[in-house]
Amino acid sequence: MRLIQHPNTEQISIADVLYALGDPVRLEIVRRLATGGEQPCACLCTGVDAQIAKSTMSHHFRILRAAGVVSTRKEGTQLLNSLRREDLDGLFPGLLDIVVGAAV
Amino acid sequence: MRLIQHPNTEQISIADVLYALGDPVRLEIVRRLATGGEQPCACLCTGVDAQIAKSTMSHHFRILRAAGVVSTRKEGTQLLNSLRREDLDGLFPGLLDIVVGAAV
DNA sequence: TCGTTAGTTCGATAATCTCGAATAATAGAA
DNA sequence: TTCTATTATTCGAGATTATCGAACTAACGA
Repeated sequence: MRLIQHPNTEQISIADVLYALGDPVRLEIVRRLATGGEQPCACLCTGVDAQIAKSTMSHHFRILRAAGVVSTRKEGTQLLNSLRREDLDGLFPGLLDIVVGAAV
Repeated sequence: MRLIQHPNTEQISIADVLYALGDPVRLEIVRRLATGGEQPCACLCTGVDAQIAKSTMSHHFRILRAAGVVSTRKEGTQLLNSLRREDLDGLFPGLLDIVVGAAV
């Protein structure tokens, strides 16, 4: 299992963030993290959209991490994900609120 | 040449808009329309990113239209594109400002 | 009518997404 | 320790989607 890479704040670009948000599954993940706080991947797999393979979810999380939208830390056998709210609010004030607050 | 289809305001979804914005070429188009106003496709093709085929640009415009981000009207031999700012500002206040204002 | 201009559509190749199976890492029980 | 269960990643293959050049459509003007 490779080390998890997160960009630091100044490496986060609006283009990457928008790309990461531009997928229904990833958008739902972000919404859940925004309202439910830190959660493991498994928890976010269930019921996002019918049924999505674990490997596919892993792919989505990688993109969210690479874009700087989500931060992941290891705890036991699971990875706990959380929104990088401070970073994103600092860089793009209001963006998360719009994305999370809007109707689907 | 098929008729151009635009969704009406209540059909615009945040997911579709984010998907449309989640591409570097389309993001640049939106930025140019935001600052430069109504422009034909040809004008937006030049210098967006090295050199992009007309057919590819046509594809990007179709996605921008379908998402409700861009409105297109015919004038002579060319199509004039403009941002649907009123609709988007009404649905997702602040989103365009963030997207356009942020550093690339 | 003919040629020019502006975009779209079509068909093929390249890149990306999705899935199941196999793998790695950790925790807990035998 | 060793075995088993849990969690998530990586790998390989098939399905989607993006990009390109070429051909086509529509509108304009000589």
